[in-house]
Amino acid sequence: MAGTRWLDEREMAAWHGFLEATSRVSRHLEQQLKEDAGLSHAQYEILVRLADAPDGEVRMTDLAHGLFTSKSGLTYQVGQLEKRGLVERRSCPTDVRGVLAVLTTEGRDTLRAAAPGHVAAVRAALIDVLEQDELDVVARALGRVGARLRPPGQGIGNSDSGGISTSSS
Amino acid sequence: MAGTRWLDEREMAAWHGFLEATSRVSRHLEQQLKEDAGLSHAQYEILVRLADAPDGEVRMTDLAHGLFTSKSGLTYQVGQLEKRGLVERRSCPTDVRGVLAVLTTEGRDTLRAAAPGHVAAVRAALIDVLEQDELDVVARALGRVGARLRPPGQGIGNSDSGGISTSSS
DNA sequence: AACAAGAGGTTCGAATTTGAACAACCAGGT
DNA sequence: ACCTGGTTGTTCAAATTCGAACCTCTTGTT
Repeated sequence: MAGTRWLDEREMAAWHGFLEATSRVSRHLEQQLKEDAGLSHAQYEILVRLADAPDGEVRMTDLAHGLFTSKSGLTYQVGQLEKRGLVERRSCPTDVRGVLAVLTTEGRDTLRAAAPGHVAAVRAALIDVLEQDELDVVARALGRVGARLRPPGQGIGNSDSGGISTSSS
Repeated sequence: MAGTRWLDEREMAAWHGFLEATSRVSRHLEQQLKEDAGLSHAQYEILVRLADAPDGEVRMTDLAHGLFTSKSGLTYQVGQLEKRGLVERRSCPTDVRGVLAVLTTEGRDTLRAAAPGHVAAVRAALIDVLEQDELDVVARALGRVGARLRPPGQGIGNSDSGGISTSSS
């Protein structure tokens, strides 16, 4: 396999830009959120999903699907949120194994208090830095990138058959 | 402060796309690299910087600047690389406090072996998923995003005075 | 009804990350 | 020569992450 297609300058710029933006934005938001609201980004995302759901309750598994952590990671974070009284665990009525994460009143208040600052930070770090057309390109292009790496067989169709494989052409 | 500018649908799509792409790509490459070469992404990046430098040696501090980990994180990772014999520590001639990380022959070989697979994975996950124009937009836009969050006073000028601040209003 | 296959969550240990504290050292002015 | 302030790299404890092992329970099949 002599022929590796290395990255040319433009490709390298895109890759490096992606990497740097990724880690800087992530770190920045993590800090902002922890300082202003005492939440990790993961915890904030959990609260958002719960707040968006009817009755503020979501099954653990469903929570894990939209989320970017492993099963055990979710267990841990929900545990932390439970300690602080922002979330309660309740057993699922339709499946004895199931566990529902339920948003408490205090959890909802905490989220309400944290949201404005977080949105402002997201704007300042990413959204408001992009031009209108860049915004759309980023949404479309990165959306495609994320979707292609989505694990198969969950949610609404991947729609893209061209999977990613480690076959060396 | 009643007026929070929430994210509209397009902005939300961009933000979510960015988040998902970020975490999926990161996780995917991490696994690919660990499976194929037994390296973490952080370790791979360290080897790359060393290989690019004259004599394959870089000062710890300089290494940390281009890199996306904390000082202590770097100490740890270089320690791991040293254990495997891919890197050596040498004291800096011009500054007694300083430590040089030096690429060993074995380290260079390991990198050479790992690079093609990694580049292929980067292509498959990101680069080849983007159209030409998308590639350029991503490079320019995300480059700007990353640069704005770059800590001040290192490297070649940020050129952008409009810093990011947590001032309300 | 009994069974195999698998889903749902938690628990465990190992690896990694982070910021703060630390010790040693350079640089500039006095 | 002597402080003062800032740098350099490491060490430390605490928090977090991951995958694998593990039980309990559901589901589809026979």
